[in-house]
Amino acid sequence: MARTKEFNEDQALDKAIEIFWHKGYNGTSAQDLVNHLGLSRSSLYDTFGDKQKLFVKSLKRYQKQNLDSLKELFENSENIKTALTEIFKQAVVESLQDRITKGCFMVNSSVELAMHDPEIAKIVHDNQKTVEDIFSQAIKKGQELGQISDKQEARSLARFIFNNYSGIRVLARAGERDKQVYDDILKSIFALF
Amino acid sequence: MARTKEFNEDQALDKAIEIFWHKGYNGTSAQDLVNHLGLSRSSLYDTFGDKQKLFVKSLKRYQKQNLDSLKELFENSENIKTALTEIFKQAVVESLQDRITKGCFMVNSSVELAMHDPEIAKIVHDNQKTVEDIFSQAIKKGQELGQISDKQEARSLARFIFNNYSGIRVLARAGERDKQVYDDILKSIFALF
DNA sequence: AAAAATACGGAACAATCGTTCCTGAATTGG
DNA sequence: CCAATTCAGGAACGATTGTTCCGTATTTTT
Repeated sequence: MARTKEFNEDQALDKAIEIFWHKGYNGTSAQDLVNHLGLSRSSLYDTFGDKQKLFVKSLKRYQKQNLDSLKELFENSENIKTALTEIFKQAVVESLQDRITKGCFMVNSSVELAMHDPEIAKIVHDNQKTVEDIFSQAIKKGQELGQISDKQEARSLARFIFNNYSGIRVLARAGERDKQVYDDILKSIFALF
Repeated sequence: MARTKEFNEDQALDKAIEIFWHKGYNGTSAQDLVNHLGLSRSSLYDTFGDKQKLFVKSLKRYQKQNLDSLKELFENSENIKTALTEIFKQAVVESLQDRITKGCFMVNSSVELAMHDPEIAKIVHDNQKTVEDIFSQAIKKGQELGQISDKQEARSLARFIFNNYSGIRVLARAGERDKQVYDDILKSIFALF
């Protein structure tokens, strides 16, 4: 009947994630998208509707990727405390190694858009809730196994962890490249466990 | 010789802070500025040069205001630990009461612009360093007075505090209105002291 | 081979962007 | 009063914004 799509929609989305992540929503022009996705204007609009829809789709894909890998990490780890430190160490490594530090796409979007776009606000809020749940559940398990101090409630600790993760991603986005700064923060965080 | 300025430049800058804080740099148009500052296009450009210069001037003013009040707070407080909790409680109150939560102008700007505007990057970095110094000095004093545990180095704690402050401001910007979330985070933070 | 669907490049759209300039009125000090 | 300066308002600038549409080539299935 018809010609098949020549480009992979998910691959195009990954490209969109890259540029939106790097430049933000308002900072990314339609021309930027055409250049970076390698699609024609027409294909781009035919496939994704408009810029806002493409952005939402990109952000959702980014979210899914990250939540999946987060869940997987906890499922495959014996020790919860080590898993938590791994997450932060990984964030630090990314922050230091990336030539252009992009921070976290979700954090960036939440700062730039959550106030003005209810659809983005919902995604951000859902994400926060889900991450919180994942952390909370893992910490509770860690406490039962005696790997994590149970002086504090699991949910409280989960929110605390989330907060510091956001902070570190902002630090990275701001261009901090001094490893000692990150290590100092991590030291304090894990003094609590 | 000449007619005197009818508007107060600092008051105009405060207006500029408001709208840039609310809408971000890219989200604020020249027309927005004209409307919100109450100046004509010509006066605006005659006085401040262009949009970027106005933004930089606004951000610097915001920075000075905040650093001044931070220093003042520590100078006028007997107990450092209470002063620190006051800072966070104040941030939470602002986050909850503001009908439109704007987060922190410095954090917002750092996420939106630090990567792409070296001048902003410098301001953000200077600010981070200065806040860190203020915190660090205060904490050291608190440790000497026996008000704060000296299990951790002062600078390390200062960076940790800064990180959580950023995180909370992001949370506010994202629209979080559940007081319990903030309180949980604060509980964990001050379990360290 | 015919028909259907999709790709592409590029022209074109109106709208908005940041910025400049002009005009005329207002206010000041000499 | 005069000269100097600043004000407001708005017209106008070229550039860029996001978006639509057209013509044509390509590929697929019937």
